[in-house]
Amino acid sequence: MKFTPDIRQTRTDSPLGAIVLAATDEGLAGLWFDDQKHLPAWQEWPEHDDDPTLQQAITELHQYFEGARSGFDVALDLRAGTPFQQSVWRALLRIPFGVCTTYGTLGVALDKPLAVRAVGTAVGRNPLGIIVPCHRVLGADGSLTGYAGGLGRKAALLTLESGARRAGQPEPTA
Amino acid sequence: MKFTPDIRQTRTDSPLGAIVLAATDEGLAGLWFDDQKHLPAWQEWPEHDDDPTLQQAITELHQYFEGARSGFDVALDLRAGTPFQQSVWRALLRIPFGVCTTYGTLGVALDKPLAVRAVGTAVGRNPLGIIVPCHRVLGADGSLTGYAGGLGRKAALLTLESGARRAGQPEPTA
DNA sequence: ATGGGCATGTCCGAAAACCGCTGATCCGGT
DNA sequence: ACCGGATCAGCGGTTTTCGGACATGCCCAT
Repeated sequence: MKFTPDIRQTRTDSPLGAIVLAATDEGLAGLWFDDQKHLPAWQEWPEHDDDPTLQQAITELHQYFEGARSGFDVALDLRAGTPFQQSVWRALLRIPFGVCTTYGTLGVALDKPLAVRAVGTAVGRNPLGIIVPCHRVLGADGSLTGYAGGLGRKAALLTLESGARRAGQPEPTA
Repeated sequence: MKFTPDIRQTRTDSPLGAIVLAATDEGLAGLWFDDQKHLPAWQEWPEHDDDPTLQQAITELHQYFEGARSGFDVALDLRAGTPFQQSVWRALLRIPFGVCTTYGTLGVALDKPLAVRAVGTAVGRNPLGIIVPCHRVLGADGSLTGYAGGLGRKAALLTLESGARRAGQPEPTA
C-alpha cells in the first residue's frame, strides 16, 4: 500500500543517441540515454508526447546541443531520490556550465567530507542526465572515472561545454 | 523510480469503531479500523471527503451495519496485492453472507492445498476489511484464530450475519 | 490427546556486499 | 631523485541477501 506520484514518458533524439524523458505533475523527473546504466522500467509508463513539461525539456535539450543554451529552466522533480541523493543532486545543479569539480570537493560542500564514495554512487544514480550535470564531476586527479551513459558521452559533453572552461579548474585527462 | 496509482482517503464511524477508507480511480482500495494491525500510512494521503467511490462505500457500509445489506456493489481496486494475495482476496469475495469457511478449504479452492499457511498470512493482509469478508474464515476446528481488527470485532461481525448462517457450516467456538 | 515436523508466500529486520573515491605506500623505469 | 601506475585500506549510503515469523492443518510418534 504505497503511494508515488503519477508519471508519463516520451522519447527524443540527440547527437549522442536516443533519449527517454519522464515527468510528473511537479516537473521533469527523468532523462536517460536509452542504453545507459540504471535505467528504470520506463516502458511500463504511459506515453504523453504532448505533455508541456516534456515538451519544454526537449526544446531546451536541443538548444543545449546546438550550443544555444548553457542552463535549464524546466521545473524538476527529484522526489524519487533518498534525502542524501537529493542533496547530492542539488549540489550538482550548482556547478556552472563549463566548470568541473571532484567527488571529494562535492563531499566537502555537503559537509560530509568522508562520504566521498557514497557521493560517487549517488552521482551515478542521477536520474536527470545532462540537466543535472553529473558529467562535470571528475576524479581528484582529473580523470574521467565513470559515467552511466559511457565515458565517451561524458567526454563529448565536456568538449561541448569546453568553450567556457576556466583556468584553475580540474581538466579531463584521459 | 516506482509508479503506483493516485489515491485519496476519508474517515467514517461505525458501531465497531472509527474507520478509514481509501480509493483510487479504479475503485475502493482500502477499508481499515483506525486501530487495527497492518495499517498503511494513510495519514500521508490527500483527503477527499466527497469522492464518489468513498461516498458509496460509506453508504453501503452503514446499510450493512443496519442489517439492510448483505453484499457490496462498490467497485474494488485490489492491485496493491501480489498475484497470490489477489487470488486469495478474490476467493474471499465468493463466500456468501452469513457463511463460514476455513483456511484449508480456501487453499484447496485455490488449487494450492499445501499453501494453507500462506493463505493465512494473505487473509491477514486483506486491505478491505468487512467488504472482503476475511472475518468469515475460521480454523479447521471452528476456532476464531485471528483478526487484524481484534477477535472481538470478528465475533461481532459473525453475530451480525448469524441470521443467515446455515447448518453444516463451521461455527465459531470460542 | 499431545507434541513435533513439515509445506508456502510475504514481509521485516539485520548483516553483508557494493560502489562513478582518495590518499598513502610501493614498484620499476627514466 | 622524480614520476606514472598498481595496490590497499577505509570512508558511508544504498541495495541485496538471508533468516525468521506469521490469523494453518495434516501426519506420525509418543
